[in-house]
Amino acid sequence: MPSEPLARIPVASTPSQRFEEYLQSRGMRNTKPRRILVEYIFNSHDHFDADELLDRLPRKGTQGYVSRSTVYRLLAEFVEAGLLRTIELEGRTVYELDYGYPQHDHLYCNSCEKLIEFQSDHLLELRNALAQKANFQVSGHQLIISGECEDCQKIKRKRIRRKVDLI
Amino acid sequence: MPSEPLARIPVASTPSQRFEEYLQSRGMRNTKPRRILVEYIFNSHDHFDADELLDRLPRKGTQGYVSRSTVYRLLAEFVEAGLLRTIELEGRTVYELDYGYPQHDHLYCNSCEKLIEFQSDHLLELRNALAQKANFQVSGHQLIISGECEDCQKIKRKRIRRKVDLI
DNA sequence: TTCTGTGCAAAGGATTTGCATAGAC
DNA sequence: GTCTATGCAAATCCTTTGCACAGAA
Repeated sequence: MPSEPLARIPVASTPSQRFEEYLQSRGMRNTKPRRILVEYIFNSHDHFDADELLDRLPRKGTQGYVSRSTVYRLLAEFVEAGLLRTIELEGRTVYELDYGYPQHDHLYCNSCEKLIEFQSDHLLELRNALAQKANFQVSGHQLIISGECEDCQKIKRKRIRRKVDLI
Repeated sequence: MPSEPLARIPVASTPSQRFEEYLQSRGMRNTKPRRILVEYIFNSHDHFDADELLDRLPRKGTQGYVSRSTVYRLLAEFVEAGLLRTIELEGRTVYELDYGYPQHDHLYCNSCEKLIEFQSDHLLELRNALAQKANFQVSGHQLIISGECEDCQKIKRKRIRRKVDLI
């Protein structure tokens, strides 16, 4: 006997839709600022802080403006919700996509302040082994390797070469 | 022919003495606040921030008082000098001994906010290998593994046991 | 005596909060 | 209509700075 076709269960596919469901399930309201920020965040996979975000969003008086305090409030909310994760970097808080984005760590260039992502299973294994030794129950970790990126090294070498040329 | 006994070259043995030499070599002055902070720092191998330090130091009006701005200035100076290193932790800057103290990383307990040190050569090797892959020139790194320390896990388990007893 | 280092008060930058109102449900 | 979320302004937290004076060298 042929089975019935499966009922068409609506599946949230876009981040916005998933977020909408998240809000509903918690009795939170689907407001304009929330839509604007979710939209922004999922369309730019970069690292950013509250100030950069405000800079790129519409200005006060313009359509789509979100106030500074709301930006802070929503960023914290998104972190809580698991949409974003934070990186503490020299005093400022930098945000990056978390939801549906693989766990990773960063190389931080002291010259150009660029963050470069990398992923390492070895690191995870080592982390877990290290924690195990101290009977520590891991919930997460953050590794930032700092130094100088390839590009900045090249630029520096070029400068040195020029200096030599002048002699 | 027996050699002459080696000339008695004075060797700075205590951190304070070494620091005094450091100051001299740079034409910096050996002031009371500097002595007080060096003394404090090398006698307590903990992690601390500017505020905690101020809390533990003599109060205004008392002998040995160091002003808030001087504390900040000297902490930055010590980091520059390689006596201390910093850890960025949830907004605040935490300091710890660096000079003559082996490189290490931290487990951070989210419950009691304790920092637990550990050292891993494997981690250093892995770090260097990872950076190498991206042609990144490493100058340092910071790894914080967060979660729950052994003590806090025990306390929690105890609480749960108590709850069960009540049923 | 000279010039660095300090204390004080004030400024700064990032983030948070109290409150009245707008707006989602 | 009800009650959460927002915008605004003010507050707060941590840190830095300008300046006059103290005190090392």
